[in-house]
Amino acid sequence: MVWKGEITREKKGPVTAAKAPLRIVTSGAPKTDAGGRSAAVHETVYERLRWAIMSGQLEPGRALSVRSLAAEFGVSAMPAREAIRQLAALGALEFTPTRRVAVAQMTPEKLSELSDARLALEPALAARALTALDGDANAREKLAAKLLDIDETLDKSIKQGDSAAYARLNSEFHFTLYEAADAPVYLGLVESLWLQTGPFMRVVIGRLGTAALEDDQHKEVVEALRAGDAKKLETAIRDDIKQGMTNIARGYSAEE
Amino acid sequence: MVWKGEITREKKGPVTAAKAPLRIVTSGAPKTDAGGRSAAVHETVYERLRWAIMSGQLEPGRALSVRSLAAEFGVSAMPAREAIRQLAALGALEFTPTRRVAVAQMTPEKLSELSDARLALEPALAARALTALDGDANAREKLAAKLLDIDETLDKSIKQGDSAAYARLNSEFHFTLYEAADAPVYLGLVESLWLQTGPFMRVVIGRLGTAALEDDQHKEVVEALRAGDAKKLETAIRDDIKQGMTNIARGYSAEE
DNA sequence: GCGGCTCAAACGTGATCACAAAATACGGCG
DNA sequence: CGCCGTATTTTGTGATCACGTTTGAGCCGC
Repeated sequence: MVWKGEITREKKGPVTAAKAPLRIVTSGAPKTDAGGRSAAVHETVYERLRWAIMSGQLEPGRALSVRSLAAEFGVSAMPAREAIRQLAALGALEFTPTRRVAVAQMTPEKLSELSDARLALEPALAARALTALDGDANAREKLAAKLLDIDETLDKSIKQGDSAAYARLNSEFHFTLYEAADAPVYLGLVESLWLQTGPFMRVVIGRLGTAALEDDQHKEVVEALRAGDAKKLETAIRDDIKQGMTNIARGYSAEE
Repeated sequence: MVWKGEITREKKGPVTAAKAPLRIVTSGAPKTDAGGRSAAVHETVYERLRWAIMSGQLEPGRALSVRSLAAEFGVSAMPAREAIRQLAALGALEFTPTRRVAVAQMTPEKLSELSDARLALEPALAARALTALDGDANAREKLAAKLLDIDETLDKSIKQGDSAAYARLNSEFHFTLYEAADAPVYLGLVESLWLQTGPFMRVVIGRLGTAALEDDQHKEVVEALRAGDAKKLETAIRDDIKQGMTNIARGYSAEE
């Protein structure tokens, strides 16, 4: 475990949760700075906060503030504001009626919506990746090897109960595949969905443990990719999503 | 026509377009301020800019700047920055390599993606609206009447060649239906897609005229809603999207 | 007349300040 | 012992400033 026990049930208010010091870890985050240009400060803040949300480091309802976030990252208020606003636009953060900002809450309805939307988009996006790589069996094999590599590390982290590593590798697995589709519009939509499911993940893993996440469909995904079988690939992604979202639903209902 | 001739072909650079004074009209925009709380300045700026983009007032490639937008709306730089950043997060605006911001460009690939994504989400969202209203035939009838009313005004504006009114009413028609679904996640995704197609619309109407937009599927949509026929509703929405996106594609290819 | 260069204007970005509203902590009252 | 009203702190928000970079127009040389 890596959570350092910080997952222990906290008194959860209706909107804003406890007031812990916001400890955000970005060490294990995948590097995203690809441009030759040095990244702007607000971009790194955005990326770090984004990663913290997607990897489930911030539980739903966790209150954020411009100043505390700025202090956490050692920057001024401005970049923190911009990062918060961007993530709010993507649905990862919500505004309370008094304009305060918090990690989006989970509700059964939202869970259902997220699940449906993911099922509507991600299998199609995966199939698009296959199409993009269709002619090039070599590229397909290379991608498959990359995915397999990620999946092996992922399995290891599940066995070790390292939920932080799990969150990182699982998203890395999916987005490595999705990025191959070269479909920025789809990718943006899916990223938004992952940002909204991320905080739920934290709750699930905290309650159910990583053992519940063992039987994903990643092997089938790689197989279908190797075979160039779009139908099978879609099915595998679909099943993987169903599996994951069912786990979240289980973890959620366990809360009540 | 309402465009006051401002649609005349301008020298279109690779990224930033002409440097006209940014005339943004928000008079016809649907009012969105529902909360009892007085709206923050940055929210109204966001809404107005959002509306300008969705209704196609800003052609793709149009350069924006924080200062010019602030001047246009008579506010300071801060609210303009926040609005720009939110819309960039939703894919409506793009950053140039030198961090300058512009209305997103259109490409054939993007058009195809937007079309596919809309087809994947909007029929499902419409069906969800039907489900949400399923038990209440009275509510269905009320919504149908509302939609019919919008559609009538819409037809009128088509005949008058008022493309600004068309853009407003068309989005109003769809989102009135979609909002009935009470599905915020889906709605957010679809809004993002409309924000990305909006600027394309401007080009289309400018080239093809409103006559090309005449045969939409709105009547069929209302019929299906009245009948409570989900399958038919999905088909109608699907056909309407196909129709619209085909028009955009035509308008786009006419540009080359 | 035309291309390249220079320089002033405009821009993005981060920092800081002021103000009103909201949240939290606290102390007194029931 | 619990509740409520007050005072302090924190917060969102908008405005403004400074600095280094980019842009684009004008000018010079060819």
